[in-house]
Amino acid sequence: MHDALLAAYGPQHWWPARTAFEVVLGAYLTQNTAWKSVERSLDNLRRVGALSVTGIRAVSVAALQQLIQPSGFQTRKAPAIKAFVALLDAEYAGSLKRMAAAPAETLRVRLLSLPGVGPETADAILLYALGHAVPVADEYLRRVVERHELHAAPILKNHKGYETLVQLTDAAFAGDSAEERVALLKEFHALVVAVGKAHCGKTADCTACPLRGDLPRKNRQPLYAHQERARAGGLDR
DNA sequence: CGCCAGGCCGTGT
DNA sequence: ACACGGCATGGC
Repeated sequence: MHDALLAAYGPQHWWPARTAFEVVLGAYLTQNTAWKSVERSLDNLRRVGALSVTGIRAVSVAALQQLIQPSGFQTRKAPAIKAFVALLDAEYAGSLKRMAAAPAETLRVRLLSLPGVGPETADAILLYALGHAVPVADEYLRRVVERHELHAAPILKNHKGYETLVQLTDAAFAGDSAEERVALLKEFHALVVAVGKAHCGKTADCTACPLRGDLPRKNRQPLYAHQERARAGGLDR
């Protein structure tokens, strides 16, 4: 899938940010939010010099809420971003570099303990801001795997389903070196988002999708019940 | 005008 | 465990 998408779309150059901390901010702000709207919030933060750790420290939660309003959920996201900086200060002397030096497993647990940080946000920070070789799963990947019948059981929209997607992705890049895995996992998630936006939204648009008929049949599992029903009824396809 | 976006969280069963 | 609704806003 990575190769087919790379051939179709080319390198995505993710994450679209100038610094590691911008990645962190973007990871929070883009939760269930269009990236276009995130950009407006990031522009606001840049305008007042709050696009950095010291900048976030300097603004009040109330001010932060105003600045990130364009990307929504500000009453939750503003305190959540503050909580991240609090952890950064308390445990890593306010340095993302020092934070990155900790083991990925430790970091993932700590990130998940923060308010407003679930599996995808934690993994996006780990991969794109801290440089750890962890897969990032998302709703687009879930839909691709579901619609292309790449797993033997339904992948639910819960923690278990997320972990399944992570394991599938992890296994797919198992043979590569740690350094290569970081680069490949970064590119893969970016490409999944690209194909997801174009073809695998809530309602599928499979016309001219680069994945159409281009995934290895040998990896496919037998259809399971809910797909059989969908196929028979012409639903959800 | 209605649907949806690069989720997360609390609550009910 | 799993389903489900709320959270806020703006783009298309």
